This record gives sequence, C-alpha cells and structure tokens, in this order.
Amino acid sequence: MVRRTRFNDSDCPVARSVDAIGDWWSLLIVRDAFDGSRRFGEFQRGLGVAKNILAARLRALVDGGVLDVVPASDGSAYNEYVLTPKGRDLFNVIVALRQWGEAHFFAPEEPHSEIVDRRDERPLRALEVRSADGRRLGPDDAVVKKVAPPAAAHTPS
Amino acid sequence: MVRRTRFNDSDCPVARSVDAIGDWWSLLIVRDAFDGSRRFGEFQRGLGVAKNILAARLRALVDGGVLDVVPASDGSAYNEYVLTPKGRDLFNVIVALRQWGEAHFFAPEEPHSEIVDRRDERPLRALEVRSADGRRLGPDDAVVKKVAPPAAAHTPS
DNA sequence: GGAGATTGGTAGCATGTTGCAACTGGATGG
DNA sequence: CCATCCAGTTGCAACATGCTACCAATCTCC
Repeated sequence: MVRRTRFNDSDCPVARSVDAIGDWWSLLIVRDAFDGSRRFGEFQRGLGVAKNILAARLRALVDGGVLDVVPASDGSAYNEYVLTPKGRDLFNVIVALRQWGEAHFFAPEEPHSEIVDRRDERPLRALEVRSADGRRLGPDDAVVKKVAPPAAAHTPS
Repeated sequence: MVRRTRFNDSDCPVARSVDAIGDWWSLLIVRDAFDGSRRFGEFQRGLGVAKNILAARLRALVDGGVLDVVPASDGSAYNEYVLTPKGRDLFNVIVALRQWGEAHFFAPEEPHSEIVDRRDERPLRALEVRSADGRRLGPDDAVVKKVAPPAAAHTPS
C-alpha cells in the first residue's frame, strides 16, 4: 500500500511531498488537525468523508510520519491523532494554499473562514519567498538546480 | 467535468484551492510550468504521465484559470500553455511543498533538485508565516475564524 | 511538394480507487 | 444489562486512472 514513486521524477522534493501526503483528503485532514481536530469522529464530521476513506488516510498519514496515534487525552480509552513535528512543518503549505484560495476564489463580500493571528485576531501577512540575503523573489527570480551528492561514493569511474 | 465542491466544506479556502488544482498531477504540471515547460510534449516528457491524463489536466487547469493557451511562441502552429497571474500565485505553494520535501525526504548527501536564487545560485530562505505586524507565527499562534459578509444583504430577519 | 517524422491529441479497455451502506465490536452510561 | 456512541472494517457498485493503440494535423527535409 505504500506505493513507491507514484511519479517518475522522485528526486524532486515537490514530487516526494506530494507522494507523501497522498491525496487531497489527507491534506484536509492535516488542515483540520491544525485546527484542533484530534479524534476520528471529529475528522469525520469536519470533512464529511466516508469512514473507510478516512481510516485509510489516517493510517497512511501515520505511516508517513505526519500524524501520531496517541492513546488518550481525556481519559477515555480511544485514540487520538496528533501532528508530528514533520506534520507541523506542513503549516507553510496549508497557509500558502489558504492564502491562494482567499485571493482567488472568494468574492470580497463572500463569507469564508480566515486564518488570523491568535493574539490580535488580525489576518496574517502574505507569505513571501525570499533569497538568502532577504530580497523578495518572484517566480522568475528562482531556478531549479540539480544538486549532486557533494562528496559521496558514487559509481566508480 | 467541472465537479463542484468535491469537498463539503467549500467555504474553506484550502478546500477551494485543493478543488481548483484538481489533483497532484496538476500541481506537478504547474511546477514544470514554473520551471519553463510550455509545450504539451515538454510536460509529457517531464512528468512521464499518460497523454490522455495530461490532456485532461491541462484542460482543467486552463478551465480553472491557472494556465492559458497561447497560440505560439517560436513560429510553429502549435499551442503553448503558460501560467496566468493566478497560476503564478501558486509559487508560494510550490515553494512550501518543495521546502517541506527537502527538509524531510532527503538524506543530507542524497542528490536532489533544489530551488535557488537565480542571481547568486544560493538556496532560498525558508518561508515564514508572519503576523500583520511582522512577528513569526507557528501553527499554534494562528486560529481560523469564520468571517461573515461585512455589510451584505443576508437573509432578512 | 511528397515521405516520413513529430506534435498533440482521442478511443478502448483493464485495473485500481472511491465512496456508500451495512455490519462489527468494544466503550459508556443509565 | 440494555441502548447508544465511537471507531472502525467489509462488500460491492461506480467511477477514475492509466496503458496502448490509433489518428489527424503539422513540420522537416530533400
């Protein structure tokens, strides 16, 4: 079930990320986890997904190290699913998707959920791609470079 | 084919984004578009995807306003697919996914492609979520708030 | 300007995945 | 202990995916 390399260019980090997340439901599970969901039923109600699908995705996310199963939290004998540090690192991805959606899929007066600073309830600043020395970069200012293993034992010549 | 609201919580921008992109192939198409691919054959070779799948995804991305079909560029009578401004706004999403993949799916000496500043070829700074006044925010510092239409004509009381 | 390669698809078909609904079985509560 | 909820699993039908073959238009080259 852990299908390796669904995509052929698996040396691209984007492809690996995409492969690790699995599918969009999984990403929405992660979104709900950021939003406080922990229990199977919470995810199920929040997403409206079929239970077998949810169970499979949760298992995949646990296998992939994005979620952890912890035994309890409120005294009951059930399990909870919590984000691992790796899963918490998806925060940027979720925020980026959220900001893209907010910018392009909602009329100004349309109701929508919004992510805000917990402290002052103001909306977040838009994410910015920056160079190592802090300049803002747009899509044309960055290129993808192949990085070879720096000093590893590759195939002998 | 333009299935509306695959997910039930379509007032969440993340869900709408996810729905608009369609599937992971589409995101990799966008990635390759950022990387300079423009022609059908380029995408096909770059991704190794079946042609019918690619054709369907390109059509969906064009319908969704992420790509545009422009008649030519090198004199030939074929088409090219270029990112719209909306598509270019996915840059943050791609970079976020790429950085997550780089951070978690590669051994230090493993070869991988890397996104670098075009000017000095140095790797980019990690994306940072910031509040309106510039504080760095982690997953626990942000909450999702429902935003109602500010002064719209809602259902009369 | 015709032969053959290239580009950009479509069509058919096998297989895999999704998702609904029904079922299970342990916890919980009264 | 009986009813109910929680957390899944199982069966099955429908749909989507992806491979291969095919096809038409375009380009290349002589």
